[in-house]
Amino acid sequence: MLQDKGLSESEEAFRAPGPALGEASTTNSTSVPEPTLAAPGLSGAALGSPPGQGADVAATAAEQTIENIKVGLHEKELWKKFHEAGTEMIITKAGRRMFPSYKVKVTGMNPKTKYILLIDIVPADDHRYKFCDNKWMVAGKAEPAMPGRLYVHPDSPATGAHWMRQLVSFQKLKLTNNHLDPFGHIILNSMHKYQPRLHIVKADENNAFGSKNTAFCTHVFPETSFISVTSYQNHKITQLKIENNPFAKGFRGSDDSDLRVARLQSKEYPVISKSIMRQRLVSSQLSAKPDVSPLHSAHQALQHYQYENGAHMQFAAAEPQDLPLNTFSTQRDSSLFYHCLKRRADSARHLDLPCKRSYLETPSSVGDDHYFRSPPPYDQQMLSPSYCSEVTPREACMYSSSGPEIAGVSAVDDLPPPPLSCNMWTSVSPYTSYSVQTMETVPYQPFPTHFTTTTMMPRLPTISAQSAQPPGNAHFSVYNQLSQSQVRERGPSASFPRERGLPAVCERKPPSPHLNAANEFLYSQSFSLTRESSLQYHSGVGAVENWTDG
DNA sequence: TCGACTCCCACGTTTGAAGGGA
DNA sequence: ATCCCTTCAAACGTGGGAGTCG
Repeated sequence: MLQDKGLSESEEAFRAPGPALGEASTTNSTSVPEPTLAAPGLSGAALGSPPGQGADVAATAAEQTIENIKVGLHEKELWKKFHEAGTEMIITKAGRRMFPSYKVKVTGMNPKTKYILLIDIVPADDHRYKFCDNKWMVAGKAEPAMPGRLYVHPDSPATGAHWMRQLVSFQKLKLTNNHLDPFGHIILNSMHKYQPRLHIVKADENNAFGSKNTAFCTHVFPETSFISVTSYQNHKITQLKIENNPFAKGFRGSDDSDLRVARLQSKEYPVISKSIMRQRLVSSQLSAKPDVSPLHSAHQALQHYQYENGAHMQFAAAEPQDLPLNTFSTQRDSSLFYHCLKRRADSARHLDLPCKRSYLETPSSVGDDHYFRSPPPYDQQMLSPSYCSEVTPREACMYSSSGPEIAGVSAVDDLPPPPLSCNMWTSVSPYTSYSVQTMETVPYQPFPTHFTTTTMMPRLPTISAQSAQPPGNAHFSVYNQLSQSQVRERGPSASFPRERGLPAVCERKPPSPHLNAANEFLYSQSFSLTRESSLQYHSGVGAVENWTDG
């Protein structure tokens, strides 16, 4: 069915111009320490196949699959070029694509197992930066993190064969600085450093979402970290973008761009842009790599993806200091940070989850509604309560996010989660009632991870404007991307419901069934973050009890 | 005053509809 | 009627410049 979707984004990647590195070059970046993939301290039992338990074959296969998955960064050399100069990504109110775009080559998947591939972008540290003297310098403490969103690959869920067949491109991912962004783009703060992360979530319809076999892994490529800007600061980056981005071809040529400007301004002489002037003024310093001050030491953390039944999935958020996310000072070997966790049954609840049904029932299709709310950045997630929403299969949701208030709080696990207030996005019918329930957060225990059960969560309606939410509440949302043209057509009220001071109930186009399935899968999860010892990668086991398959 | 940001511009690329021919 | 190919216009993505804002 995936073949019927026409040109997928991953297929587009093959057509995309630009230097494409061979498989061999990307293989290095995968460099997942395979021998250690079994996760230090993680026994076979922890992986969900304890001897004597009669673990089914599917479970074993799933575990092997998730552990064997390798991800290679496409155009790694290009990323390195940018990284060495200090990658900057433009963020605009309307949303701007990343360049280089995030493309990966995935191998080691079970060809028949379905996976959801998604990206989130988390702060690399808690600093705000400024470009001074041709280098990035810390300019203070970071502003409150934007509501985290996830970008789910539009092909999701798809079989491993599909993902492995070709490059997986996230080139349509867009970044914005609009806090009220109605398009589902990933919201970032300007002049902050971020680290994209790739998550691969197993979504095998044989056992349905949330089954005991569900697992996921996280891949981080340090060279993809960047500083978000509203206009390029480093002329080196500008030139790299112009040279490598086909959309910027109009600016190519050493003098053409200036000459073009001159023509535009009806001048007979080239106009030296500010960036070029700045570049020339500091050209003598260019040989020296930008040196970012030592980054703030934060704690490596885990994000707990929790299912409705309380089981956890945990995404490891590497501490910048521990992981080479701070990449502007030295050209480090881009080791891959790999986090692999699984869930297994550990409780006795029996749930008939709508998400499972919808996933199994909905056909495959491609939609652009692939933005999800991602977990809040590292330490801000520590106090995040978990919740789920009462969403129907066709309802796109955006949850409120955790806010700055929770950042840096240490005794997170002992604090009750704050109340949650939600509004919702809906494409079919608006919710008439909200159900809010808090969920106890289970303290993270140092690796080897283990999953703990929590209270069952009802599904919550979702909110469209995070700003209306008390910070520190819900911290995971699913967002169906609405095309900008659609928003334009629907007018500003639909685009910015919060500006009208309304509960932000917006009409949205019906999400694709595929994405709905993915949404539901992710709806049922929530994120929280707890402290974790410094680890570059690890795997764990999630406990989900009494999932009913089929 | 200054830096960050927004808006608009022109250019190039991408996309998909429309049309024609086999 | 179907398929394939070409053409072309609209949409989209891009960095730069001017203006705005705090």
